[in-house]
Amino acid sequence: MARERKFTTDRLFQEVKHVLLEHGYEGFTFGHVAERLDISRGALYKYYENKEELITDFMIYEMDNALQDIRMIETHRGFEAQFDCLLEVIFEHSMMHQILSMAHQLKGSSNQKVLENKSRLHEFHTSLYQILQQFIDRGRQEKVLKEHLPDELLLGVIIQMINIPNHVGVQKEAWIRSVNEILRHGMFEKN
Amino acid sequence: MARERKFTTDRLFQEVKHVLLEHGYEGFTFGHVAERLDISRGALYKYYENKEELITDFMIYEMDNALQDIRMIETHRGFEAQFDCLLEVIFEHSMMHQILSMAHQLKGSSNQKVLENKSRLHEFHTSLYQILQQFIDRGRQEKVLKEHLPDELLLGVIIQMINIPNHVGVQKEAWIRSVNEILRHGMFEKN
DNA sequence: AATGATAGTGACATAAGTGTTACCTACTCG
DNA sequence: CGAGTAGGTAACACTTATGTCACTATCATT
Repeated sequence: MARERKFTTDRLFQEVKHVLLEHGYEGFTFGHVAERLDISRGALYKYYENKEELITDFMIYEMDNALQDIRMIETHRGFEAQFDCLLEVIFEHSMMHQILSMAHQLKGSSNQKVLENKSRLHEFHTSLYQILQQFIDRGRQEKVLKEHLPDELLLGVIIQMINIPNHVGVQKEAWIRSVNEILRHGMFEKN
Repeated sequence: MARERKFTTDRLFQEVKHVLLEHGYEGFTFGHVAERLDISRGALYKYYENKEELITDFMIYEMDNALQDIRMIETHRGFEAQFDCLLEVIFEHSMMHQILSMAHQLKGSSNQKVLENKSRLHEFHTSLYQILQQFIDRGRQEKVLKEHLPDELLLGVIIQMINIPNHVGVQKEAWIRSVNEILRHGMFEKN
């Protein structure tokens, strides 16, 4: 060891997330992050060679957390209980979706670390897809999900629903309950 | 008149949209747009003083088009017909949502034109909200929408559904039909 | 053909982000 | 205590975008 760091990795990633959400991928700069951490820009280069490396490292961190939580749905018995659980989890990780959408904007890098990171991100994505696919399969086996709706639409809808802006102060519980209700049985009164 | 322009306004806005979607607000540069139009960067400054002015002008153009189409729902009788129409329209203008979300990133400008544009955008937003609110009200009057679901959730869900990525080649008609089905009666089989 | 008006260009000064590095600082351990 | 090590800073050279401007190009009108 030696001198103590002025920031933890958690704190760093928290600020990376903030800057990414506020300025987008192309508006993300080391300057922004350094300022929020109250350190000099140069200090960041001790740990990350460039933008891509920092951002992909961050994405892996987020993806790892999210995936661990999502796997929790497998501890529930029955599709409906899993459904409720999944909605909760996606709600907690609602930013993940937007952030991972920036993965497309990553520049082609020659940096070895970045290439590895990209590859790992790809694996995570595959794992996520598998888990969700199993989830959908189960819903079909249990005859809960409507047969004629295509898989990718079902998944897309669930994930997308989470990003509905909740500007007005609706309580989280009430919000999730309503979204859950709409996903299950729609917004129309049964006639 | 004098010399003929090398690009139409429609063409310009088409490229502005493309660059905004590809690079995001902060990644948007006059250089990108000029390159796509095959003119020099300087030429653009003949018409727009800066980024803000060009982007807000573009947003007004998009918002105006979208609003005209959305007003068409009022030509339909009955809530359910309006519902179908609205879904079609939002689908056609699916990019509008992402693009307008960039309005938050606009820098505070001292430019008079930009201030006017922002103000007009605000009016458009208000109009849009009013139209959709009337639409929801109607759904409630006709006892079609479930009473207990909050207004902003209903609107949010409808708008958000449109952004579901359709990577796989599902036909537009089938796609809209499925989304329509889910919004109305959910993805669960009636037990 | 000359004029005027608008379209477009290329170069310049400026501003902001990048990546590197010499140097300073704080802490630990023998 | 002092030597080693890791954290942090600030300045430098470089790159890319910005906004401006003098200049050239094209066309309609007279």
